[in-house]
Amino acid sequence: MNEVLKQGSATTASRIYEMLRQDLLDGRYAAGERLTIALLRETYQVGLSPLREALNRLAAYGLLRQENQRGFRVLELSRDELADITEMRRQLEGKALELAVKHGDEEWESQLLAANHRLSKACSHTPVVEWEQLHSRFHNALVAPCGSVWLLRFISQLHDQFDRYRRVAPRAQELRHQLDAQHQELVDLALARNARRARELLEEHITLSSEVAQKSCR
Amino acid sequence: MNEVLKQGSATTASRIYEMLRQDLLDGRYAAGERLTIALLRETYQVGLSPLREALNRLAAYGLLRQENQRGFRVLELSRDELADITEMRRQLEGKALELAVKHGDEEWESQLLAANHRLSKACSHTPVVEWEQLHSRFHNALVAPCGSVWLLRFISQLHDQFDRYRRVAPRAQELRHQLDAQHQELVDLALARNARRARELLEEHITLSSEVAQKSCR
DNA sequence: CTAGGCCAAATAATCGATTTTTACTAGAAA
DNA sequence: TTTCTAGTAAAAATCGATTATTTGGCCTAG
Repeated sequence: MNEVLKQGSATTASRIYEMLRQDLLDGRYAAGERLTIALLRETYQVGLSPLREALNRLAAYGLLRQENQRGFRVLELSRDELADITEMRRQLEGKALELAVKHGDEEWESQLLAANHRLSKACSHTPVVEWEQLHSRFHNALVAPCGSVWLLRFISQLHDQFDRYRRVAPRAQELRHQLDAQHQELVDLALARNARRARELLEEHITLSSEVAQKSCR
Repeated sequence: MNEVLKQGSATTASRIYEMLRQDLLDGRYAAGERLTIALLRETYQVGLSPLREALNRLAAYGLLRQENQRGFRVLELSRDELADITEMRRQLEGKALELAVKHGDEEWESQLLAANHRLSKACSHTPVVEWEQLHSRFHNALVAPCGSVWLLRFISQLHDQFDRYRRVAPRAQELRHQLDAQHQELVDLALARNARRARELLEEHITLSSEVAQKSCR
């Protein structure tokens, strides 16, 4: 959906889409909560049509559930689904990283180093939203040159899903250090073109995140 | 999106969504064509709002491209993308079939036999649209008990994408027999719980379809 | 006292009109 | 002839009002 924003000036519908998406990932709406059109209109100060279009997009994307004649609901969180999302992430991102290590050029190496640098510089007093953005960018940079548009698309989608779970979990300092260390190690393995080990580590990385999230899920 | 139709009476937006989706898969609109709102309104005899909502869903789903302030376009067809979709299908459906063979119960076996029976009974004077539906149902039945909601979701999405390519290709009688034979063999291998061979054959099956489609692509 | 049905309020969905933006064309200047 | 620009037509996006559906409370019948 990012492409839509880049080309051409953003429409109201696109702006609301992005705002709602962010707020959904941030857990600003409770799982299972019903999103009332009238309330959303007030909250975001927008008209009916663009709001409904944004909601329709989000439902098709999988961040909302749409029931005919009954409006829109935030999706529930369940351990089963977290397990599903985690396993899918492991396989798709693992595969993508292998391909990226194979195909990535110097430009990729620089981007990756840059993304990791920015992420690790963000310290504890950086706003959460900003850190999350840097974190997403890093993981995106990691797999970007995998060569498959659809693979990247699915990975982003799963990332958004996963974030809903991750962000309900408490953020322990120690864990963050551990994850940061893994990020660094991932960069090292990627630059060393060690596809096998890089993939293994990424899968561990995902599993670790998932286990933490699972504890505070239901 | 099928769930939406089942629960609750269908809204106009949902009906248009399904109609448009079918027509897009059938290749009723040219690749790259611009879909004018006014024209679509006449064609489907619907109001503006539900139509726009359906278009927004289709764009989020990946069957349309949305450019801000410039409306909606049918996606282009390209060999590169077909290759991408094919490879993704091979991996995801292959994996799903392995899991389905492992987890599928007797109910699955019956469903699979039934789906294959209906498909093979559909002879050359069966309407194309109907055959396509049976074909989709068969492939869906094959992987249904894989245990992963997200895997199934991605597979369906890729299937829709793939169909756009497949349906522009001429339908040779000989090829159809060959594919039908593979369907039968897939059922046999599935019932024999031979996950390895079943997966291999499914991957061949996808590749074969893809090669035919590729010839009539650009 | 409960089950079922009816009515009113709330909410979602749709419509038609209006505003905004883009695409096209013709005419003027280089 | 080409290129730039103004004006116009076409199309997309948005708005406010209207219609249709659901929800929940209340009343009645059993």
